[in-house]
Amino acid sequence: MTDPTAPGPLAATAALMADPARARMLTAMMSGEALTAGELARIAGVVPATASGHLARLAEGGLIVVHAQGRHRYHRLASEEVAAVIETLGGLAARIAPPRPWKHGETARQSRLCWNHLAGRLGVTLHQRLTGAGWLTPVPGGWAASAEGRERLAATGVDLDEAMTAKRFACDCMDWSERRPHLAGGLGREIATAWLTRGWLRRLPGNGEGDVLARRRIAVTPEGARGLHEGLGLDAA
Amino acid sequence: MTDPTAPGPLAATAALMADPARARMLTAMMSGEALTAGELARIAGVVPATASGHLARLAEGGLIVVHAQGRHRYHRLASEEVAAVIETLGGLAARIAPPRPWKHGETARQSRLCWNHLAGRLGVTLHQRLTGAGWLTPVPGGWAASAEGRERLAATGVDLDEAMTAKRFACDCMDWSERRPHLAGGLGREIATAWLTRGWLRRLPGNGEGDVLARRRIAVTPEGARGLHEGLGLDAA
DNA sequence: ATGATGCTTCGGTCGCGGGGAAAATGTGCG
DNA sequence: CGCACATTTTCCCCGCGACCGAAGCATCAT
Repeated sequence: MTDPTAPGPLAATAALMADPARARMLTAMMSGEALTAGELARIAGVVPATASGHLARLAEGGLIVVHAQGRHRYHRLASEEVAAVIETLGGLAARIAPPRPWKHGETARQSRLCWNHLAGRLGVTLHQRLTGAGWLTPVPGGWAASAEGRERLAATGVDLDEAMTAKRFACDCMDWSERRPHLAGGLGREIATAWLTRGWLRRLPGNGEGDVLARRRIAVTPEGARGLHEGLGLDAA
Repeated sequence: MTDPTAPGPLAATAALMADPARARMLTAMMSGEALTAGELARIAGVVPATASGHLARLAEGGLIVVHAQGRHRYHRLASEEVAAVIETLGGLAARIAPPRPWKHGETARQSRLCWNHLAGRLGVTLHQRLTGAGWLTPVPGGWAASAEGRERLAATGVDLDEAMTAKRFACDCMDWSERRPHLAGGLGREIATAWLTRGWLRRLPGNGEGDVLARRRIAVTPEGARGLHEGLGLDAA
């Protein structure tokens, strides 16, 4: 017989996110960056020894993957699904426990990264523009790019071939701050990386420790605003 | 100063799902039913006193709502968001910890309820049919029903006016077993309730305690198969 | 009234797991 | 080779919380 007191997969996975230190580590990794154990220890506010234990459990549980390089060990989220769970859970938590009166407009809805793609105000505006203009057309389970869409996106530096290699070319990811979908999948990833390397977007410093969006904030640079307007007819507010 | 060891909303919410007994209760409530404290105690495998404490914490945390009626207290999930988190988290957990070789085809992908709408094989097939036939057309943030779509759906007994009263008329909800979207929102709710009351669908008994889909399984009745075929051109395998 | 049922509150036990200190391992560098 | 740094491992402490039994309230039945 199976142990009736066994945690069950759902509870076991939830338990991995239920510790404050681990939760801080995971939210930090939502920036898409690969972070070393030492950095994560500081972020989580614990001594390296403690952090090491937490990271071992997260890796054991399959939520993160570790890449050893020299004497550093880089940690990042394991998959799109993990990011989706953290994003959804974070959104629910934020709605349940309004953290300090909540300067909703200026803090949470701000443009941000969701693991490897764009979210927040910019993410949903982009989604709306691409689909509204017919550059992305609905297909079962996601979106495909039209001829003009491919041309427009390629002109902004997006590597569409690379985007094709993902399991999903383009699909929706629910945005909890805007409550509308933004773009995920291979295309979402390539857009974010292309515009970041091109200097159209830049990462913003997180403000303080308990920041829900730590390391995830981004902003549109002046060149980015120009490029988005000219290339996609998109006005980033 | 704020306490640097404070759990943070994400960890606090995750902790509510991290207990085996509470997780069993929440998954049971994913059937959309309102369950009494006693039923939930038996489902969770704990004594009523313990269950009462758990339910108080879940209500306090905003994950469930309680409705007192006579000497019973009915508990159900608080919102669509809560259901989405549990569904997503359950999907991730199932993928991480393949529970017993996993008879994927026959168990998990089976048609089921996702809080108040259809999921699983039937859910995604329906989604595909409604959108593919043009009966639902994409609009920002979800779907709208075309004239023919409204007619077809009304013919199957769906109350479209009632569906309109929801915050969202129709939107996607990621299906973790099929890995494609199924239909949520007011329309998803009305479809499920209409077809259940009409006898096109019926609830199946859950098999055993540790059942991930406890109380969520549904099946298409013979009349349902006929009605879906004639009304929507849908063949429920 | 008396009892039965459903649920909650209280009191107490106990184990799990998060915390840090110190030591061990492993890697790069002069 | 020997030192410095990043990380892990081991060990122990300690508090939170899950659990149950018993008692306390409600509500419904006879």
